[in-house]
Amino acid sequence: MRAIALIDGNNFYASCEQNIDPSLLGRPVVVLSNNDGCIVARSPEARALGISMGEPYFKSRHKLKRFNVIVRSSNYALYGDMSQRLMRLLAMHCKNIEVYSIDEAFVQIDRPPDQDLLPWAHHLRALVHQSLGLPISIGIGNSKGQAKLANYLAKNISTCAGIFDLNSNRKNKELLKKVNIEEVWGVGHKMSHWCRVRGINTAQELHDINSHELRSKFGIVGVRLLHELRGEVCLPFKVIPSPKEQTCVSRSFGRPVTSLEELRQAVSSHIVLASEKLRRQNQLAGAITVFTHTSPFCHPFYKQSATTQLNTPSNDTGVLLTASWALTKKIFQPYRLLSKAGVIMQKLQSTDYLQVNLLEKHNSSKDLQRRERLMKTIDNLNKRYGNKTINWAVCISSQHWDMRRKHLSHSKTTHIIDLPIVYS
DNA sequence: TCTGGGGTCCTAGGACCC
DNA sequence: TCTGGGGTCCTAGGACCC
Repeated sequence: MRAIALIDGNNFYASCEQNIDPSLLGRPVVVLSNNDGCIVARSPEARALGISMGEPYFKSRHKLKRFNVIVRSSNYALYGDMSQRLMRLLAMHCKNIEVYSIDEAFVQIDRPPDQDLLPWAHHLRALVHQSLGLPISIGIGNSKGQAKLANYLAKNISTCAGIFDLNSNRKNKELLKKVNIEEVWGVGHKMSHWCRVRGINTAQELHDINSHELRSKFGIVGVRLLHELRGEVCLPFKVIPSPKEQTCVSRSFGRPVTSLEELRQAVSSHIVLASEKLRRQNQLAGAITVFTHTSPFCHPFYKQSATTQLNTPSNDTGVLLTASWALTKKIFQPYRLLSKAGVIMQKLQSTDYLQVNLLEKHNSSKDLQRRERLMKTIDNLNKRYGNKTINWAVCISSQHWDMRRKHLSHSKTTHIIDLPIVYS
């Protein structure tokens, strides 16, 4: 029989930071979100100090200092690279793999004749630790929902060494009675509130609920969740990721933005990144949206967005920059303390097929090909000689609005100048 | 002073068709 | 006084995920 396992890196970002700087091992470490906004990862030592997930940094700064906690800004170049290494290693030891997020993968694995997958799991866990220095947890079940639940148990039962198989455990019912409803995958704020009001407080109580009741309240989503929890596969296993339907680049500003010129620079910088992303994904955008808003924590709140359809779908930075300028003018209002701006590429389609507009006056296909070669050349130069080697004039400025990253670690695994030096 | 970023899926409701 | 039935497609917004 085939089982599904969920494998994830424990406190992934914090573990990556400890990995490139071993002096952090055994010490409390937290990693902040972009713009040094919130705490998004904690080492076990930081967790033990009562530092909670999602806490705004400015609120906990004093506490962190008092406890001598190491603080790091998020370093996605590092985490992305470590993630790739992890996924490659997992793929070598599993039948099929579905990369679910930067630090998680579902894998399919055949059960051996004696049904016991624990030896496989122990071996894999040791191998990852030895090869990458990353601690992982492995949860095994019959469906993704069960694998998620098993992974939670793997992390929270101290005696199981980061591995839990729902199929080889006779005390499941007792254990599931101790799992709070909020911990079940797919149960969010709204559903957990409804459950609590109805006296459904644990994973086991949800497991035993009448499915009609859940269906009438939460529709097909609720029913699927329940069946998955019971081990019936409803969510497909995706070995090949589906192409993206939209791609977004947005950032909070390091300080409020009030001028059209600064908003334009920020939006343009996001367009440049988003266009690069599209080209990496071999996709063209059929429409783009530009948005901005003031801080949701201050009144009055202002938010505005504008969308335009492209006559011919494109991933050409020049074309998208031009389109975004008109939109930026539309959403700008003076005297607003803007806190964030972003762009969303929509109606994405593969570069394999280009549907041109019947009514539009076209560039010749020769022109389009020339632009394509230009974009490719820019991408290659930036890849080879570093980001922004070739930049767009509209993005070049002092960038006072750029995000805060005061505690950034080095890109020791992706930048040649940051490589660690070993003295012998 | 200061509160992240990037997604997917589902549903309801409106516009439109014959 | 009085106006059907059956369908598709699109969009906005909600809920949830990491």
